[in-house]
Amino acid sequence: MQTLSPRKNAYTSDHPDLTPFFSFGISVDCVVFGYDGVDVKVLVIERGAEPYLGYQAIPGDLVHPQEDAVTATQRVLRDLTGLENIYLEQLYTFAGVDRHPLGRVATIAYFSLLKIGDYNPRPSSWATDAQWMPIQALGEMAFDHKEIFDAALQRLQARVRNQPIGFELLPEEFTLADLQHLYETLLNTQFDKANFRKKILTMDLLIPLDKMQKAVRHRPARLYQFDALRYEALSKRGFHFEL
Amino acid sequence: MQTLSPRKNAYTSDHPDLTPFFSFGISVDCVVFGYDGVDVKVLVIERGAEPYLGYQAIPGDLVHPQEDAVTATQRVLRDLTGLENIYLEQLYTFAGVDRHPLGRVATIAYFSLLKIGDYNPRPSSWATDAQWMPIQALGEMAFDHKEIFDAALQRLQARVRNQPIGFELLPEEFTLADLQHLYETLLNTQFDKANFRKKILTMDLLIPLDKMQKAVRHRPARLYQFDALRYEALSKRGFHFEL
DNA sequence: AATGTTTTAGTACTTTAGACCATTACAAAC
DNA sequence: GTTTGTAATGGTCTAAAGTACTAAAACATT
Repeated sequence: MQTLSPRKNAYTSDHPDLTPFFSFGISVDCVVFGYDGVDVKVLVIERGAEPYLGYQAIPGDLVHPQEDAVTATQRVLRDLTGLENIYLEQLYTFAGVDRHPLGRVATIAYFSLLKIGDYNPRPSSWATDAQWMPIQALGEMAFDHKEIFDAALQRLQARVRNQPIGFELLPEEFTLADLQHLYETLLNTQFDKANFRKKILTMDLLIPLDKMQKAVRHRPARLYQFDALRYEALSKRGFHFEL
Repeated sequence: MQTLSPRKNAYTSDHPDLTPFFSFGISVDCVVFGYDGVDVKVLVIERGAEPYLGYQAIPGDLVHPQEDAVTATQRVLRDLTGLENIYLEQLYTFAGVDRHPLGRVATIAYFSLLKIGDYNPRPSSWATDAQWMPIQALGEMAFDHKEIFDAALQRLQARVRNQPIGFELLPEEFTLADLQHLYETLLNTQFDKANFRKKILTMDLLIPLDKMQKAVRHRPARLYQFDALRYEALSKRGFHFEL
């Protein structure tokens, strides 16, 4: 039964001692997806310290006291890939009690898409550190990172259906077959080639280039480019991307 | 330019002093939606302490050191409404640097739906404290709560289209006209009555009851009930709720 | 018993999605 | 330069879903 006295909590009390409440650590973890033309891959690191020494983990770091969460994630991504301006979306915040042995840590998970060709890992010293793993090949992971990855994949599959973010994973210039194959592997389905083509082109989001595929031993396909500005314009007029 | 030395951060270093990292407060805020048959409403409180004394705010509290984030939110909701088992979904985490004067606070925002009839505020002592506001009537709010509300509303409008959560806002038993009107006000659209009816009924998610609407001066409409179990079953078979 | 309003059933039309076929285009090999 | 293989491209046809509209039935109230 509830009392009728004014409801007080840590937030609204007048003179509370809030010290014990300000004892949390906040980390950001970022699931980075890439696509190499065959497989969808995810960037994992190998942990170099206890706990979970040697386990695969999702890249991340503790957020600094004077740092924004997004800034922290961009810092992690820059340190990892050398890239800026990567597609980034907040995924979910994991705030269970016993997630980390060092203390109470809440993790804000992000997921991120990049053109795998833009990322050039230095083969020598970094090789064992960060690597692209096909998403089916993921094994055990540190902490609750498998759970985070699963959430990220599920979100990606949902997003890719109703927002044109697949292009973040492809090179600037791509063929319709490239695009179709990306969607097929991402969603575990098959599309009819002619219909897929029709559907995409009638959306009018692609700029047909005057360039053709090179170095193939059959008729080369036309190269296209995603028209981000046009998408924004259409979006404001109520256009809704689907499949 | 990046160095080739092993990448270290607070997470992976071997002997760091992590004390300054564990200085965050974490709060949960919960946007509670209701529907009274006419308007979609949101539950707001009036702040009783500085800062933002007297401003409207979204209910919330700091998370206790040994408390789960979801548990904290359920605690806030129970204190506020006396109810348990309310629909709850994590919305977004706001982790900017200068959000709160008391210290660095990251806020995990949730949104929640409840049957407004289940919530019986005690008129005397609580009246000025928590109240249902029509969502159009919201003015200035404390902190960045307006931003949080906007995000919640946008999410609700998206969710309601492709998941059967509208029923969380209606009484157990409702007519198809009730349901239609809810969707219309929620999405700012009009539906054709006959077609709406057809679409909903062919989904086979409603149990027609042997009861009719009472105390109306025209032909009473049949009452229906949402079949949550059936939805789960269909969901697993690949069924996808839409509109 | 008549009235008025709303539920409910049914029909015709339009648009979209899906399956499938035929042709064209081009690189490479001969 | 001709042939060959493969994939791009254009097109048609059919089924299904969405939309607009009409008509009838049901029931509380007067």
